[in-house]
Amino acid sequence: MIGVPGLDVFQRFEGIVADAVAALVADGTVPADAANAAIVLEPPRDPSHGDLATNAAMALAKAARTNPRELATRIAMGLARHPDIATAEVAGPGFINLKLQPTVWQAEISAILAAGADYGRGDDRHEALPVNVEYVSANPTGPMHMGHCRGAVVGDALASLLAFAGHDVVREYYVNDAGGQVDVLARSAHLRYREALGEDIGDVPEGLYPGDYLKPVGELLAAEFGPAHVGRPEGEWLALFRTRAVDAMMDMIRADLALLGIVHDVFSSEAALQAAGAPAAAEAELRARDLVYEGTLPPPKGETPDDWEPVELPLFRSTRYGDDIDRPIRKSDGSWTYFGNDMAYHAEKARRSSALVNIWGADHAGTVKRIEAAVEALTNGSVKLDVKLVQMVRLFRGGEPVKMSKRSGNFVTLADVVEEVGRDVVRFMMLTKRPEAPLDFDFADVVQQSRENPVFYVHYAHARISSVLRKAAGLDLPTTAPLDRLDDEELGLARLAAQWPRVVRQAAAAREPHRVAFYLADLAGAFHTLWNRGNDDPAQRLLVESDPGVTAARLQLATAVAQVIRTALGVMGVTAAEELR
RNA sequence: GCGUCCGUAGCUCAGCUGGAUAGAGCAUCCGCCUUCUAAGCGGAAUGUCGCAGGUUCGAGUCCUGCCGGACGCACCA
Repeated sequence: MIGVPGLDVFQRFEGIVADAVAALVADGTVPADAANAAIVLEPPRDPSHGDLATNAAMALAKAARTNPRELATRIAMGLARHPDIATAEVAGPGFINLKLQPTVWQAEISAILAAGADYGRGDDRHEALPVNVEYVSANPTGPMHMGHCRGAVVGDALASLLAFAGHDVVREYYVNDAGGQVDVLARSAHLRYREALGEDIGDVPEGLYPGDYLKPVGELLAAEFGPAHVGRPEGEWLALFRTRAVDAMMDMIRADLALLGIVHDVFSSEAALQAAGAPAAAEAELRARDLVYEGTLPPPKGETPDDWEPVELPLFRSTRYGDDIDRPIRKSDGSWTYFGNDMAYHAEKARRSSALVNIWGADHAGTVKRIEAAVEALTNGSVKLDVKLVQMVRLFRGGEPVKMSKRSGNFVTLADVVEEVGRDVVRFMMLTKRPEAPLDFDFADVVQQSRENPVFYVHYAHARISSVLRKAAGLDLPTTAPLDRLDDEELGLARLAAQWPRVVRQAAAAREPHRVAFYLADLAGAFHTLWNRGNDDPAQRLLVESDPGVTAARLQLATAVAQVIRTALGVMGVTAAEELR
């Protein structure tokens, strides 16, 4: 039996290498405490080096007090005896290159088909509590625009990736419904409310939200309350209008997110947390440990404002945890700062999570240290917070920048973009670059049907396979496909497909969902290359009517590739196309 | 001034937590397509990995210092 259930090719051979190392420990060649050295088994960059390569000898040579090539020779001799290993050769400074038997890759095709959509699914479920991924968390003051889009997709894909890798995952949205801008929202809604009751409000005053999206909110409020809140002092209606307006905005945001297929599990309210006394409790705990004190902030560096005055405030000693200055948790009027609430929120979140991941816009980079400091202090280091910063998306149309003006409310909304190019394109494109680098998004490019558009290229591969399988449905093929009829290039494609479980593990460990997109582009490219062999030589096509055996084998390979493409796209939240139009 | 991120082929970007001769697409050059699988295909050429030190068997990757760019820098959110 070649396959071991639950383990992919790489894990199996990691075990085999570990066994070979253990044998050297047993006979005294390698000291026991060196056996946990950083031994890596990976596919070599250069395929001519074989299927797998390990640095085991180089990693162990120092402890074994021999030279790497000598040690590599001994390890390779042991490995070469394994029935699944065709050759084990020492190369370069002490690499061991393994060429596996073709049966290994043939068996992996069968393993992919047997596992189906579960191929590559991990079993990392060893934490007692879920991993919490907080993303989007846009202020509930308006519709989603493109500025939110990238973080939304990256966060959602990361959550899916972690779930597929075997973690329990909670997708969370932090609703900033307690700050001053929510008051602005409430006043803006009140204005629209008066408008809905027939008043001529003229231009929306400076400092209020001008967008038309508040008109329906005003109408709802008018229908519900009639004129009861007209001409009354703000104190009488502000809290009510705040609640109603936030609810309406969150409904709108949820609807926008649904267009991308994003659904959060938990919405945490800043106001509710504050009302429940969470920040006060966090402050009390920190004060008891002398981590909050009354102090004065230094004037801001750079350009010091003219009206700067030193004020004594309760400060959290974030400098103890690597921050540059200590941070105020309450304002001089005694109310909570954003950070004061946020630290309490993260403490609460940490109590129900094994790890925290935040997806933030890069404009919040300056606040990362303080919140990491707070989490470390309030959890005594037991829960790690990993803040992923996502850079901006620059919009273009045929190479020309799309103009946006936030002040006039003239921004490109998420809904507009999804309507124009489609959800799959948006989601895929947001993952075609490392999140920490700015991304250019061109409306013209992303719908182009050509090699250089990765969305199209991946979809096209899947559609080609689907098309061939439809065509093959009427053929009389052997029930057991002779996978030994596949040649080296075909097995090379199988080898790439077999890397999917490893991609999942590594992308999840690094928390980098974009790696899935790059892997898919590679896999699709390899498939297209194979497909194109049939242009010159019909005998190399997937369907060879005169040869049912080889046809069956190639169709199994193609089916396996399509399965991996579907699964990987699924992790990205993208549907696989059966055909292109 | 300080912090975070970025700097890799002409362009757009990967680079698997330190591995071998640094990769892909586009553009360029050469060759192929009277569509049974060309919304193209095959091949070639392309590098001071921003600069300079350091760490070690080994650095695009880690550390330090510079240079250039983006973002941020009050009790805002």
